[in-house]
Amino acid sequence: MGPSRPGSPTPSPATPTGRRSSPMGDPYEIGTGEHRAFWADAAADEVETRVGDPGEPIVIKGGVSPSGVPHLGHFNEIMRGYFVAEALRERGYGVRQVFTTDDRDRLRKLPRKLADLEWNVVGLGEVDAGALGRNLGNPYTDIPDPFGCCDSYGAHFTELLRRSAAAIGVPIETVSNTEQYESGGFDEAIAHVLENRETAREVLGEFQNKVDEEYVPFFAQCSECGHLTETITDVDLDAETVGYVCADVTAGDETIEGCGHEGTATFREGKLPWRFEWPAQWVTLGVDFEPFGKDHAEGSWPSGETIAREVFGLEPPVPMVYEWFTLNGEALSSSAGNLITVAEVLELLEVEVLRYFFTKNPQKQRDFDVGSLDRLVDEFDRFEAIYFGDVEADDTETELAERAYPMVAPENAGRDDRPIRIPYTFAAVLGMTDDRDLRVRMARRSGHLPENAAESEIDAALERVGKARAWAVRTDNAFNYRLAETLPDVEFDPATAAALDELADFISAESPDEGTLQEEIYETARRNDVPVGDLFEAGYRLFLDEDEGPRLGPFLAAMEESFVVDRLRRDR
RNA sequence: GGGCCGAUAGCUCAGUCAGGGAGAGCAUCUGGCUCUUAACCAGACGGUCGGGGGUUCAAAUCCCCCUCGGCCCGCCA
Repeated sequence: MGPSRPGSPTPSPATPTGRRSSPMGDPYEIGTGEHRAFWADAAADEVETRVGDPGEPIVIKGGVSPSGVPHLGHFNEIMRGYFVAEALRERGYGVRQVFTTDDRDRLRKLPRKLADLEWNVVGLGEVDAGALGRNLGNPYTDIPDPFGCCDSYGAHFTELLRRSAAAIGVPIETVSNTEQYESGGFDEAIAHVLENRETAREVLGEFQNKVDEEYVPFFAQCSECGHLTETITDVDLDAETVGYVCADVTAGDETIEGCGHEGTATFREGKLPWRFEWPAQWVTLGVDFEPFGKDHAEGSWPSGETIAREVFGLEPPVPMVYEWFTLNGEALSSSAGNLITVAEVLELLEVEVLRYFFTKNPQKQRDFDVGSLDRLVDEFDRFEAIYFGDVEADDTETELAERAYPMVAPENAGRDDRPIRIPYTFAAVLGMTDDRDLRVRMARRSGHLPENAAESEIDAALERVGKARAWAVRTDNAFNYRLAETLPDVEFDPATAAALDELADFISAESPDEGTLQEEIYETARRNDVPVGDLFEAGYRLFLDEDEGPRLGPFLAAMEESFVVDRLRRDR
């Protein structure tokens, strides 16, 4: 389905198969031809058809404006490209994954939340908001870092992006737009656009009504106030300069006032408008594949690919649209402050689980529901188990696991042994105590740790406990409980008290295994005429100060016997 | 108003590109494990495939219309 553009004279005709043929690249059409279990292979198929010089590496690009705290949504730009890059590398191609930071863009509004380099998220009020406000309209790289640690506002948030890419284990080359402009990397593209500004006007005019005779596709930076102005009065191609007036600029609902200065700027002292800047990046970086969000699918992409062809004479990269994520059902937004950073996510999940999240079909909107993360982790565990052949699955699931797992967890793929995975909710249960030995005993008794597991394997498996515990605390769900270190304030009726004492005596005398102990709880309750449920509840109250908990027999059997006995007797 | 993406079991989703059997996991229920307690095993229940129309011997799948959620069609990016 080719995106039709306003003013397009010929609607795409239907082909006999029902699909429309179109000279335009369809950013929703990821891959044609044979069926692929993994979307990244379908995209890679498409990229392969446009490979030129086999000696040159394939270039896959993503990019964002460093406008605020990088959040989960931004990782589409990295992970979607990453999986396609890996699919191509696996086929023997050299691939560069570059990431452009659009840091010469204007700061248009103040974000509600910022974060320092350690990912501590703070409100706007905790930094010098006034200093930021005075910089509205200026390029991100010209604004002082509100935290004072990086060269600029743009550099600060670019650094956070770089760190989160590293945290998720994806090697990317970041390319700063500002540096590209300053070093002259865009000179040729700018000269080309300005030289052909008649064509540029015509082409952009097909997509945007406001393009008039005066329109010049370049913004100059005012030498007096630093604002980017759109009012270009003169173009000197030989000198590679433009004349400008620093006029008011409308950005969204706000008007950014210009200072009125009239001056001259070089091509390195300004920027291309986005609709031209994007194709200019393709030209200068030789981009072959680029994923982008649905917001670009109907506006930027059709104009971009047309500009690429008709202004730059360039075959645009293979496009791919991804749908947006929501967070707990709400739109993600840096500026509104509804966000979760990768650092936060990685406190709750192993990195391979997060990477797995991105193997799902990019064309479906997905909710990242923190409350249901256990389901995501369970799904990953199954995915992994299918890869290792430990569970049966249908062909589609099996193909996907075989293909994608090595890209999700390359350090585990191909190993004879596989990582031990404690189910996430059970790991949350283990989070009730910080005692490693107790965790190990409980996990063993529940069958989640093989008896012969090596210490290093156990340590690796227990890493999930801290994350699951963080999840239980963050969501304050049913798994958020702790082993009561001291005796909770409790009172029991005489029958229950007697039953608890008997149970203590039994454990002291018999040192029962978990099954025997579980059975004895029932027996003790019946002997003392206490409803079974009441005795269980008394147990949970004593040890967890909760009404419910994990299976009591294995739980008590796993703990140090003298402690259990004393606690049942309400001694400590 | 026009264009685009999505909607499949209670929940999370696969299957749609290539038309033919309504699927998986979880949850629930039942049974089992000397046992109501976040473990484990077995089985069962569960669907107008968002709605309607069309094409076809046959439609979740192709075509048209509609509903709902999201995006784009000003500027900016």
